[in-house]
Amino acid sequence: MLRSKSGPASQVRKPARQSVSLRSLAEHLGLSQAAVSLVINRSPAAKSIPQRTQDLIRQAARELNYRPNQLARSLRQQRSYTIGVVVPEISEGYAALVMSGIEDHLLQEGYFYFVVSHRHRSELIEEYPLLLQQRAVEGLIAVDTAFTEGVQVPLVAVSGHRDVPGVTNIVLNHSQAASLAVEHLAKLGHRNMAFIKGQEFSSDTAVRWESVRGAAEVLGIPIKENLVVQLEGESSSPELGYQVTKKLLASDELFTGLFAFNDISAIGAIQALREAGRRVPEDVSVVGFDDIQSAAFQNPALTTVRQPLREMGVIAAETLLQRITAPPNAPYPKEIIVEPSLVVRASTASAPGSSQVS
Amino acid sequence: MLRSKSGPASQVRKPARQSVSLRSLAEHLGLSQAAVSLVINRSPAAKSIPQRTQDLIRQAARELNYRPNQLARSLRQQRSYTIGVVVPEISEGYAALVMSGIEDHLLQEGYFYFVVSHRHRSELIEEYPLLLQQRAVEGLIAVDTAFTEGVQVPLVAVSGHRDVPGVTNIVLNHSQAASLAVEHLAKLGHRNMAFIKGQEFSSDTAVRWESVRGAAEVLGIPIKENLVVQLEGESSSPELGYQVTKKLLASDELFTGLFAFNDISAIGAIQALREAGRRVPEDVSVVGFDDIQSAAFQNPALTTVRQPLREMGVIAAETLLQRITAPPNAPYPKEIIVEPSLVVRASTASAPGSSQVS
DNA sequence: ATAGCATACTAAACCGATTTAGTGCCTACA
DNA sequence: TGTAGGCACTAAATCGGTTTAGTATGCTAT
Repeated sequence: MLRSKSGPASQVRKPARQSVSLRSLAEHLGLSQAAVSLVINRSPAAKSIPQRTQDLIRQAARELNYRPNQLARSLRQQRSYTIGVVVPEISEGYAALVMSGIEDHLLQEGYFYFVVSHRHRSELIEEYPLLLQQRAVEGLIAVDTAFTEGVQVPLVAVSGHRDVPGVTNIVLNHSQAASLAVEHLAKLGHRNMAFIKGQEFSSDTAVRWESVRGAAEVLGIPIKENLVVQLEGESSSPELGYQVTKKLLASDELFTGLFAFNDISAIGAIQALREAGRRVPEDVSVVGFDDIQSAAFQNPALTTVRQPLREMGVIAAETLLQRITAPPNAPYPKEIIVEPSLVVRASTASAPGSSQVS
Repeated sequence: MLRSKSGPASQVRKPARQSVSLRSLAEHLGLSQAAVSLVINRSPAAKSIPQRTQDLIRQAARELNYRPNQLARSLRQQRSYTIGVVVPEISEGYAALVMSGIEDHLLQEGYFYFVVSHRHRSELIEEYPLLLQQRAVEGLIAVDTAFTEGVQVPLVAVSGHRDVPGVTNIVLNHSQAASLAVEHLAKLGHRNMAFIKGQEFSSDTAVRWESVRGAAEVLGIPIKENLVVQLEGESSSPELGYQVTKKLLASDELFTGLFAFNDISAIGAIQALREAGRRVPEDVSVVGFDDIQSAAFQNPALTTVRQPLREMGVIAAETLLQRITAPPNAPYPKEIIVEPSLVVRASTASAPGSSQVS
């Protein structure tokens, strides 16, 4: 029984797996696939093909709406023009802003990217780089995530890694960041400062805390043991900051300034302070960190140390693409430092009873 | 001049394009690629291969750390296990939450996804679906984005499309949403309500406004022309809501309740009200829409109509995968309706001078 | 007359898998 | 003794492109 290859139009049943392939286009033109491919890709090898033929080919491609299959192309060329981005959680302001920067640059350069979020589950942190590499990504960007091994492609880390060979770290100038905040509070006359440290698992926690101690020492600000608390738990809600601030308030130690690990916890802290009858900024000044979108929308608007997150994303993407296109053994930057800035809004003011201005 | 293919180990220069391929693994085992492939994929055709050989194959695969190249696999199988997600802007709370839901389900099912954001630029809205299909995505999810044509794969739209054949719409029950808000305000004794409509380009604007009118009519609440304003501009900052609320305040018409198009504009509105000396919620009650993360972090915490964004993402992903695996001509849902809920927080209270309680 | 060269292409290998159709060999049964 | 069937595999086609090495033709220069 013969099945006609092209039945009556009314019964066509082929699933049109690929509308137009190079093969069908070449057949349509009565040329070889090679010729068509060379012309379409404007390969230098096409120089011997006369303009007239080239025009014909390009016109046919346009008319039939030919679009080369990237899978096939990637396989042959060993270039996927794809990278992988690993974040702790997409719906968090921090990662979202970095990703926005990454995307900007990547798509502009013709790359696409896969995103995966691990939510701090270590088996996923292990597995994802491998899965991404199976999908032939040409490089990885890790946001606030430390890989231990198994990465064979260029890797750029946005605040997360330290000293792993093969990794380019995009890091904030932490000591500058700490100075900005502590100095700002000090200049406003605050001498009794409380601090909220980050969670143990956060890669920024240790460095930042060291920087804060350093900055405080330089300015002659004492750090009192019972005015230092640490966030706990993996969620990213203000609740965490709220809890630890309650602890701060429970201690008898007085404070008029508070430097939080991030904006989210600062928001929770303000809530706790207010509930305890302490006004912000009249009684207590609060400084956040990151400058996420909603920092500006708070009431009072949050004074915070701004990380240029979007820009960090752009830099990460740029650096990664450079490393991808560079020869395999070319040197690469181990660290790129970006500068924080202080965004003064309404959550900080002169210390009570202080005559300091500025 | 001969270039030796495998020089001295100290000078090996091959870029190790693929650590272990099926070919090298098969050679190592002294078997054919076919045999190895069948065993590794647990294909039913491998039933005639004795257990001993299978064990050998699997062990070698593990030892050599063999991981099949997905590009090659996808090409052959015509299944990429990849989908495309198109959003207006990644760093926005709305899209980020939907994506978080999408990701949850997709990765669990072994799919990866590409994200692209178009920022309302129409040439990108046209181009991205095509580029994604070139990359062999098996389906698309459009968040708050309407495609006109050129989509040949299953498409699920999260709040954005209407009545396009081939599209499954995930939509909010808008009339219920409007009722929840208007009824809440009415029960608190508000009769003079102001409204902020969405931007012209937002796909939800028209339906929602119709629903609001309907709800108001049912409750006998008059809608006054000069208490209705419309957001303008493409940014997604509270500034937009701030501006139009200024306009509202400039009119002489009195109002004690305000229903904003989304949380972001509600936040801006509160700012404007406060600057004009109107307290929230004592003088004016404000209801937002969406329940983005920072809605709860506001001061006062925002009363809002919650869209189950994360869940909508999950449903979108589920529906899309079902459509992908269903036979080509199978029926599919044209619309899936999700229910909003009212989240009462601190930005709404009884109308001034009203004895109503709730 | 013929080598040399440019022109206009094409054949075929290749990327790294999957998958179908066989191919020998051995055993069991008629 | 012939053959049917099971076992243990393999050869080769295929997915849809890219790319290298050729080939056939015509023209020019010697």
